[in-house]
Amino acid sequence: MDDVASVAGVSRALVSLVMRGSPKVSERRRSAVLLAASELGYRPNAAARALAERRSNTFGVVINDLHNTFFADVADGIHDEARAHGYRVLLNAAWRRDVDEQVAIESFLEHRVDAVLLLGTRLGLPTLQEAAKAVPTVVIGSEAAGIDVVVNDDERGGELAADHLIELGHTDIAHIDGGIGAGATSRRGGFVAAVEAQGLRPTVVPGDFTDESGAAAAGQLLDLDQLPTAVFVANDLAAVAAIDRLEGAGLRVPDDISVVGYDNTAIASLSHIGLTTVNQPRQAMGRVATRCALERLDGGRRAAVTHVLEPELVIRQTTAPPPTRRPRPRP
Amino acid sequence: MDDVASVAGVSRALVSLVMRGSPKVSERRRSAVLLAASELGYRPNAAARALAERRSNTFGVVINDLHNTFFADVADGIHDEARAHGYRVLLNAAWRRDVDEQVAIESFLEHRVDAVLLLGTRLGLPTLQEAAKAVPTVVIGSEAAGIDVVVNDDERGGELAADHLIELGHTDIAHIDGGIGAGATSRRGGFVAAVEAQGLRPTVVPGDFTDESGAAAAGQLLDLDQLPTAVFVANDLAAVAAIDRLEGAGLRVPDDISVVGYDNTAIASLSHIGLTTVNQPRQAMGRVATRCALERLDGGRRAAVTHVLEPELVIRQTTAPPPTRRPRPRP
DNA sequence: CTGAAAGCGCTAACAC
DNA sequence: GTGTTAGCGCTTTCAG
Repeated sequence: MDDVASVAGVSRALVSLVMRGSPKVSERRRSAVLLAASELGYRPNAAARALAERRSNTFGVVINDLHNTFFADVADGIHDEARAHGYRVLLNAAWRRDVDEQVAIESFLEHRVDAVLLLGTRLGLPTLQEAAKAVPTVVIGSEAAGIDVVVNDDERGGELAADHLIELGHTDIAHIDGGIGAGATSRRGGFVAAVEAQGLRPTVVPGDFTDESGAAAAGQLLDLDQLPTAVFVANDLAAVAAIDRLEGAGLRVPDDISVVGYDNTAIASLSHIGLTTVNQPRQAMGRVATRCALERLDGGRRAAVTHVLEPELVIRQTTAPPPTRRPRPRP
Repeated sequence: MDDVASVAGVSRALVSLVMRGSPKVSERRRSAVLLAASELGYRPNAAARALAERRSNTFGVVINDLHNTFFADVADGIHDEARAHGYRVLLNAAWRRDVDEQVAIESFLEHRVDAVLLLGTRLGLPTLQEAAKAVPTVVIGSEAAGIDVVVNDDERGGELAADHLIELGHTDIAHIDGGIGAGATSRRGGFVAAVEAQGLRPTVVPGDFTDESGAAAAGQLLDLDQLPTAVFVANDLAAVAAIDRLEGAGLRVPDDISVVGYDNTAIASLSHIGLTTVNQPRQAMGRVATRCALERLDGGRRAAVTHVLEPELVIRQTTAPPPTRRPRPRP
């Protein structure tokens, strides 16, 4: 920096001003500094700046599963909004493992990011609150008391799925759930309640939002004495894998069995999948979450808020009325 | 840190040693320090440490397109290998835009990451070399003279696709390419050369690796006077979208038209897609790339290396011999 | 606009 | 093992 200053023939302080894009620098000197900087290959040191400024102008985003494109869209929204407000965003993937998620958060806290956004976290409340104590934290897709939260109304989403299947006339309905995955409990809750409200009892098979679990759970369904005529899967990724497994067993979707997913990710809309699913406004969720963080940073909001966005049923081709005669899967 | 030291009743230097996990500290004092730290909610400041150490123990990974799960697997490999060697990894998504990719790299350089890994970059050579001057840089999936590179043998991959289609008896073959996308040129080159070696002339339609472009390009194919009987698409994401578009026009894949993709991502292996494609060893690519960076860091290798991994044809259900009578798409 | 000086939180080198 | 002393590269303040 000293070098740049001397080459440009100005003071160090002036260089600092220019690098930060201050308006109170004459055009002449500004360009002189910029020129000198590029000649010398000078690049401001973010660590030093962060140290001195006591802030990093960076948001840290932890993505639970990089394979789920749902998160890509949310991250997209975060990125847009954050950039518009002068923040850069850094990502950290958790590779689906809770430990990694912990490590990712810890790493961001040590970096002194200005806010942490958690996508699809599976971490427990204590851990989340711990993070929230250190820095504005917003959780996207999961519930978390005392913390800023942006969620889709997952309970309502589950209900939408149930109502749709019930309206089609299904009475033997199953659910492949998302375990401790974000929003899984609410989706299951809303779904089960709506089904039971009809005096029916849904079969619930465990899952965890991954494609592997979707296929495995479908396998369990096939082992049942009586195969359900419809199944609601906790997310698209698992739903598509489940369909895959069902068709592999010789069943036709939706003729033999109807399937509903959740998320309305790109894969669901491919026409030869045409998955009936529940849409979440992904980009909007990212933007809203970012604004949550900004509010804490700028305005100084202290109380936790919860933003609940509306889900929407998207009917495609994987749902139909139940078959008149129940099929037996041929292995 | 001073506070921790005084609470633990030791010196600042000792705290520093403990936080870095030095072995030369008595167990008693170590636990005293750790206790004091957690009581005070102390967390080392990564920026300060990076400043003092002049290194961040961090690898920066730039992912060109977060929606392409191909990169998720590569990143997975990077993550494993980097962590095994004591480095953390930070991700930055480029959201498919070149400017963003530039910004992402620049951001990492300012952060003084110890190495930059570029996944599927579309940036020009000068920009890449610029980065490589500042820090060990390895490019994954693209060619780049004078820079460490890990690629699949894309030319060979294109050839595999061509040979497969030719063996099936196709003579009217098209290619939806990847534009300036990573590896696109080589894939096209290998493919076109192999087709022309048979005295045939392939139709090449532009694309850019996205699903949108795949659908659009398929649309162009449909507008041709004579629809080709087979098409090789530059990556799976676009291939699936292309199939979607073709089937939407009333064509059957592979009965009316065969489709080959590239990458062998999870979506390709779903049975109701069953995309014939060319496999790249994704995780291995990530690991090899990480080792490239580590070599520069540890051993001090100076010369650029290129690792070429072998592609492999994966035959599924989207390819078949050409139809005996040429279909006309019904709009 | 300049120049000087202090400090951000930590590591590192050296005596003790 | 321990305490001390310099910085790391930048921002900030303040008088000029």
